[in-house]
Amino acid sequence: MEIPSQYNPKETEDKWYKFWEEKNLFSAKSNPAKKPFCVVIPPPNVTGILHMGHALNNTIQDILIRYHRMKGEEALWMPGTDHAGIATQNMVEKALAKEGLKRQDLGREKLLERVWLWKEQYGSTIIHQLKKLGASSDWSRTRFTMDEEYSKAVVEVFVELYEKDLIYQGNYIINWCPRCQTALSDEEAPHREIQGNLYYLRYPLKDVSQLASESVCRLTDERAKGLTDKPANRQTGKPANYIVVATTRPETMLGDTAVAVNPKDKRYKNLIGKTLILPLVNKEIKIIADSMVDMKFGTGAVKVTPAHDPNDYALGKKHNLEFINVLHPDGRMNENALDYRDMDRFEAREVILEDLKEKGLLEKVEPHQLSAGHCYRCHTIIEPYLSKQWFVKMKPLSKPALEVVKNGRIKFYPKRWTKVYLNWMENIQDWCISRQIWWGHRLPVYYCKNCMETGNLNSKLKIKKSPDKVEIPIKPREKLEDGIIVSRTKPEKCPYCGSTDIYQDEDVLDTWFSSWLWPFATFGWPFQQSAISCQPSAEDLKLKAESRKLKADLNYFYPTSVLVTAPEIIFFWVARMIMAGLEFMKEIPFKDVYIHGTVRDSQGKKMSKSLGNIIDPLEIINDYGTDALRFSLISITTQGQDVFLSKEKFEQGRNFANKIWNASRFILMNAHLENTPLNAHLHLEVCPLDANDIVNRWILSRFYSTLEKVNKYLETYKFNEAANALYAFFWHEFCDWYLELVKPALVNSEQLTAESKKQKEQTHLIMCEVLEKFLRALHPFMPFVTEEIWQKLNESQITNRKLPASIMIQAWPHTQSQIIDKKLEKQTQTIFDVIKEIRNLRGSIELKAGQKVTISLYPHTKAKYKLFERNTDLIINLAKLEALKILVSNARPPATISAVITDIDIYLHFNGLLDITKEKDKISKKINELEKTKNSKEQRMENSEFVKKAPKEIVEKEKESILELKDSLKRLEKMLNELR
RNA sequence: GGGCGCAUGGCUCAGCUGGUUAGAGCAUCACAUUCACAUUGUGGAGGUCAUAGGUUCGAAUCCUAUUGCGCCCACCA
Repeated sequence: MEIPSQYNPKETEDKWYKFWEEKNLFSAKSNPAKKPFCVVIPPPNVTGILHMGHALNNTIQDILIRYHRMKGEEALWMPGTDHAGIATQNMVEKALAKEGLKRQDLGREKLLERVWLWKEQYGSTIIHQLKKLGASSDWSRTRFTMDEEYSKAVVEVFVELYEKDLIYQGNYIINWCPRCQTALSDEEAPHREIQGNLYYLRYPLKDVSQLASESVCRLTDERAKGLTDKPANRQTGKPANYIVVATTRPETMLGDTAVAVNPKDKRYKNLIGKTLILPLVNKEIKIIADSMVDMKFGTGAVKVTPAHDPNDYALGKKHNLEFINVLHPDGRMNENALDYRDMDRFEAREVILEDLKEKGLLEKVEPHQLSAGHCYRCHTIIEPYLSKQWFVKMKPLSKPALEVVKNGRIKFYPKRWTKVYLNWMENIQDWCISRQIWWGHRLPVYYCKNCMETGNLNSKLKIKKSPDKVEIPIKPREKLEDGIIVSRTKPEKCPYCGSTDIYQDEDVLDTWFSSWLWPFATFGWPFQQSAISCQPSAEDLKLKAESRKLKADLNYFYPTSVLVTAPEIIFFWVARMIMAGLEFMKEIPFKDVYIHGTVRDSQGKKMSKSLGNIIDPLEIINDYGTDALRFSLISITTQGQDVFLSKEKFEQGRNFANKIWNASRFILMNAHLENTPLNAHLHLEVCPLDANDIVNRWILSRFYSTLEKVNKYLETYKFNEAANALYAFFWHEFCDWYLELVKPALVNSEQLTAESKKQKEQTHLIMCEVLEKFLRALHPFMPFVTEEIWQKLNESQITNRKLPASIMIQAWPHTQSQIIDKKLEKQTQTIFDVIKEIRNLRGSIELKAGQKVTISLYPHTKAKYKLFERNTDLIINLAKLEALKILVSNARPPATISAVITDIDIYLHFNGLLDITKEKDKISKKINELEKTKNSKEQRMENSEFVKKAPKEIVEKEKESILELKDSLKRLEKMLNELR
């Protein structure tokens, strides 16, 4: 068999991926004979391109899916993409901008056409990239959140929630992005620290006779010190005729309708209820008292702008203040801003400050760190903005969602995220779900123009539910305005007045309002409403059958098994899915939530395009191969810890793939594969537990030890541990020791005795079996290289070729705990130690390459004597010896021969020249080391508390260890003497 | 202001419920090449486990405080 000496991922990956797809190996369907295992993908943005976060996220999911599939479960990985409202629309708008067009130039319909076109063009990019990654999703089920079917679920949920009185419309302060010109939810407007200023503004009192108290004027005077501005009463010392307020957004003062102070604040007590003249606007505003005001901050007096600040909004409601909006939706000042009209908000700020300064009304400016909301899509500073939006009442939904996590029905891995989740859920706020963009699910809300105009409402009226024209009553809801119709389909005429002049709400829903249904809407929920038609058409029947199938799948796979995602998405998505699942399915959406870390660059910075620190997974795949990408990513991802990446990290994965390749190459070229059926359990027959075949028994024991660990780690989501266990086993045990040990026997073409012939056969079998089982255990991590080699093994089969076509549908190796033999492993380790020591010795005397020497061993126990005697050949081969003599321990080494010592308690003599000083140093160093350990252990034993309180086996172990140390020391010292 | 995470050899990190002579990968140094693999092999050097207390017979591991770094949440104008 011709096999190149380097693994070439490019030649294998696409080939096998195509093969898997053609054989339909990714598909899964409801199958009561098997245990279901299901993962739904966190749908990437439809216009997204694969980044390292995706690579990590999807590799983990693929490992889980492949592992469970091999374990014989019906493993479904549900794929799909998210329409990503704002993000996608922004993208298309950007493209339009290049043509010099704005969305308004096109209009809604045309823009949506463009977005769909865009989606057609780029929507499958991310899917192709996931395939490059080796993702074994059931692509036949690929869903998109704007699919017709999926959209039905969104509408259904909106209507249901509305009918349950969990959705309402209202005027509230929301996060407004002036650039995207839409409302955002709190989660979409994360706060970032920015360096700003605290501006102290003077608001004059209307009536000079209503002077501020002395304490206030003293306060203001003091604050006036050191200011550029001319302080009002500095020389005179007369009481000030103004009050000072502090603000970070001076431009909002145009919308002020009060100034608030704390009723307990002595400084302002006599001013409560007095009137101020709002500067620049020249309007009268009152001084009101509210305990919400923090006396310690600023001057203790706060300007109240009910239309532009959530706190002020609350004050405004409470004290019946006027709400004055001073901003256009695009962030420019509006007509209420008088002279500042049409200026940008930040420009207006500067001009207003100038004008105030001129009038002597700007007292001072202090640098001030503040945190402001930023749009999570375009990073513009958001504006708290009063507008009419739609909200979901979250409290009722959160209750059961808290419960299922508290009682452990849903578990977070790592555990600490539980607290984060609970904390958010306990303090949950209503969710603003309407967005003023065009790309998304339009609200199923309709208005009757006639009713809206005439205010005609009769709460006893009914709403029509087309197309089957079944009338269902709606509850009267006094807080809603006249003429609102919430319906699954567009009503033909107004149920209130019969008018046909009906139009739909312009807004679309928050993207997450569709994503939160993902775990069940992807299965087709709420399913085709059975048509009332008496004579169903063929099309109807087909739909019905399809619907039944989907229903069965939902039944079978829901609740899904585990959700794999990143921490930043817990609130956006995870929490909301739990609420939606419980509300609409009456069941949790998944049992486990595995939260992996964020991928960062080697400086710890989040990877982002703007920082230019992206490592492109596709580039890594191109340079190192997919398996290398996957393996390296996984092996450095400790549970829940952020991942720090640099390109070099992928070399480890590439090297590992190559190592596997070459070890397999060696086996394929040297072993007799025709008689070694894959997927069989031969080891017990050919290598019984009592066989005098330490090497084969050892590698089997080590393999099954490793397998047990891998199982344990995979079950507990410790992917890096599992990957590293496989790595260490294969490289450092299977290749470094096992293959080296068996190599001479395999390659040796000399005439063999019957026994050694048998031994050789045995080795062939074990070697292949271990390799093949190892490949299977590694397959979820490195699907391509394992498949490639497995297929080569399969090809060389003669006896048993009825195997399933791919390693990915082989059974996961069964554990064989009876084969694990710790005592044997220890014995083998002793042999390895001797070999290492002899190699060391060769190094220390600077033997020429290939120069052969003879070594004498003086083991001081019978067991070891036997062990070495039986494995003389191994030692000779690996230590490259001329000959090895095993002598009884009390046979005194000839004084003329130089001696070296090992870590273990074995005397070792050597027939060459040694640098005596060097050897003596080495021995002395060792003696010191052991002496130190011995002393500390002895001290421990002298401590009566230790002997009394520590567990017996620990004490015993210590005792034994001291004896051994003493023994070793004795021999070392003797040797040191003999070297003189 | 609250919460969380992280500080272990030059770098990046493992070390799970306390008992090791504290491990790995990379980097480094020495040696090795007609050998499955230089994307290799063998060996060496390199650590008072951030600091200070405490619990314990015993602490890198548990507790408390401190320092530094990072992240998340919150309506201080």
